[in-house]
Amino acid sequence: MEIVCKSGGKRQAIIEAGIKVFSQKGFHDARMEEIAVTAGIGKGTIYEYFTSKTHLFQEIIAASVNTYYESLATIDMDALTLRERIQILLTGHLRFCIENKDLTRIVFWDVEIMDEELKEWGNNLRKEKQLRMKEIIDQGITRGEIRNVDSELLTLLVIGSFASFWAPITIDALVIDPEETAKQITDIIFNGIKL
Amino acid sequence: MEIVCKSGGKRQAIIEAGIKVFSQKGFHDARMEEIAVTAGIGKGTIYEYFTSKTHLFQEIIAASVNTYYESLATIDMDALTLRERIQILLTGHLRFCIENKDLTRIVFWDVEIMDEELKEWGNNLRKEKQLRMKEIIDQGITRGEIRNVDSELLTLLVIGSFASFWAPITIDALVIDPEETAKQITDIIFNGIKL
Amino acid sequence: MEIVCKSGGKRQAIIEAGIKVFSQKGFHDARMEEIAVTAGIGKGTIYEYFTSKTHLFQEIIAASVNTYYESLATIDMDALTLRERIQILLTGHLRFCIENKDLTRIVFWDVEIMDEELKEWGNNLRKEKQLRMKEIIDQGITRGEIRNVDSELLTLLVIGSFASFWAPITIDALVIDPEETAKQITDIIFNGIKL
Amino acid sequence: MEIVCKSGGKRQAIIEAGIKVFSQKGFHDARMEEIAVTAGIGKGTIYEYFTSKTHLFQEIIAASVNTYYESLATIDMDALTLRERIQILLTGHLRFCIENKDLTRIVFWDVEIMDEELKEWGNNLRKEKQLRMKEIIDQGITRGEIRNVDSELLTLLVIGSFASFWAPITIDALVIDPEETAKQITDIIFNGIKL
DNA sequence: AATGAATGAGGATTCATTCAT
DNA sequence: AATGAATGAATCCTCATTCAT
Repeated sequence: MEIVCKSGGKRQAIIEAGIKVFSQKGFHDARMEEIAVTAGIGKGTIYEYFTSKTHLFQEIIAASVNTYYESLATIDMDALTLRERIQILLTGHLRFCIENKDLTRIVFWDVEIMDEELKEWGNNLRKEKQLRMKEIIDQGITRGEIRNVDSELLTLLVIGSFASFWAPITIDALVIDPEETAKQITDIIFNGIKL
Repeated sequence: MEIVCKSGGKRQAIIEAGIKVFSQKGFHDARMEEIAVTAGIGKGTIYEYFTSKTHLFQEIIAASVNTYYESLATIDMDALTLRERIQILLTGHLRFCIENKDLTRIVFWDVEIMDEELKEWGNNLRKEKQLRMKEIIDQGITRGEIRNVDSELLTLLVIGSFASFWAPITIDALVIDPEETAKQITDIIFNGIKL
Repeated sequence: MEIVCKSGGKRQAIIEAGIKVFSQKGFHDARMEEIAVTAGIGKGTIYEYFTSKTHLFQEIIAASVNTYYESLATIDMDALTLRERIQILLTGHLRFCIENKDLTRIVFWDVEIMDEELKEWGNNLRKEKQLRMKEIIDQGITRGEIRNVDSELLTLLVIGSFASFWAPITIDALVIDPEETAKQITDIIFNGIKL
Repeated sequence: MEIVCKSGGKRQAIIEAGIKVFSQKGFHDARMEEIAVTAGIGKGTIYEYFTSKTHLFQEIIAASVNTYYESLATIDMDALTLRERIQILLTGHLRFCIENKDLTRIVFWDVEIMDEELKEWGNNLRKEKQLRMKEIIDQGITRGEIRNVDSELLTLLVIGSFASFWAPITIDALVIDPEETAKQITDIIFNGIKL
């Protein structure tokens, strides 16, 4: 286990330690020392792989976001209806939250606590997420799968529905079945709650 | 205006300066010095009114949350239908976001950046918000106003819908009409988006 | 003695501590902590008066150079012959070395050890000194007080003669009489050493 | 060329790299890493030949001083007059400065930047240089070649004249003819500058 | 012998907080 | 009550040196 790809091994250990510590303490209260100890290495070693605390954090966010998107990109989406897509995306989202509580806390919680320099980068991340969802929704409208609602508002509603789960899951330890929950939320979004 | 109730005047000035600075810089990057300068007072004076930076921040959050709730509590809710209530609450929420961008940023953005000691307090704030909404929804279900959906999930969906607006409004400078937007969102929640 | 001009008092104490420590350890080996202790203040206080170690050092050099020049600028030079001027300047230079050993060590020793950013500033200081001397010498030539030698070379010779005294005086504790020594050196420069 | 006397080849490469880097950055700002890269070897290898950064620096200074003295010791001096000797030494000195700008900068600039432990060693180097010159001058006086001046002062004057050239040559890129310059300086020292 | 990844002691700097005025 | 000069604990980062390979 020590003989794994050398650089990769250490780097990965640091990232994992970073995830753990950043998710517990947040960016500012995380200490490089603690990350090093958690990774089982010396303080200086972190700087062999990352130029600064900020850089380490940015790499972790970027990797987390990638992991998140990859976890959502398992199947070919274009063949599906909007309803199926939303349900699958939500299922994936909930699964990710459940399986990667630390990552989730960082991605959804810490994005904005960054250096001034990272603020814009973090905002762009958010806007991109929004744009992706809007494209999916616009396609559904174009295909005539749903009635003609303001796609911007619907995007925010859907994203908000997704986002509101992370805190109950990672902090309050809410236990849900991702499949079932996604199905119910999607049902509400499509059929509404009126009698 | 400077000669008003002495302690009250200074205290309020500090809180307002804190809102401005905390919302721009976040908790950790906000400097007591800057808050003092913004408030037009000496650095030491802050400590006459607040025991610490953390305390000042907590007071600001608490006050902001109060302001927020008060802005939502203008009319008697019990006489209204759930649909009316959600629409009114959402309208109020959006109005608050638009009119109090600084406060909004603090309440929705900064909650987590707090000291370990404030973490629990902040979480309770969030849970309480969730509980309030759930009670409203449960009442709607009890009254038979909506079909029988999982009220916990619906709560998260509604709260998420509310929350997803703050970033576009305060950061991306999204311009919306609160009334109209609330109406459309409520419409989606009640009627769904299916054809 | 504590009631002297407040800001001036502390600032001056820091400068004097800096002179002592910088002259003993050199720029790089000087520790801000030691300077603070020597000044009888807290570490952080230095930063109330100087933005950085480099800044403190630069201020000390600049002040030292000023002190040096002021010590040389006591009488009206224009009325004197070149010979008198050189003798007087050398006397002053030697007096300064003897009376300000710490300052001397910094000005003549440490000038180049500075940050990359200060390097140019330090070089300009040296060139300026050279220029001042050259002007004096050129004037002497123009007035026909000395024979026609390459003023650039003579400048370097004179400056070198001045400079070569600081180390024996401040490090080897060479004891000399400034008046007498200056007289003898000037005599050599004017009359040469040939039989 | 890489297969020459192993230890000697590497050792020499390190010294040359050291000369380059130390002369550009000074002792403290020089990085062992950069010296290693410049020498085309691994960082750890330096420590096979030198026990520490300080040791490497000391060796370089010592070697530089040797090179300097060797460059001045080409011909038999005893047969010459003091005037010839000073002129020849100065010529050699100026040639050395011109041809070994890096070494010059180290020997004349960096001597003092050393560890506390090297300080004394560095001072002895300087005193030895002074002593050598004084002996030459004393001999000249004994032989009755020059008038009876204080040999200590004359020594400092001559050494100063020598030393004041290195900065203009290596930093300001002053271009001079060593022969001619040495001749003029010697002429001034012997004949003085009076009309 | 040669290497360079790993280390951690060491130091400049920041900033919340105190307290004498 | 109000102040702001003074403080020093706390933290990021550097880089000479080591040592397993």
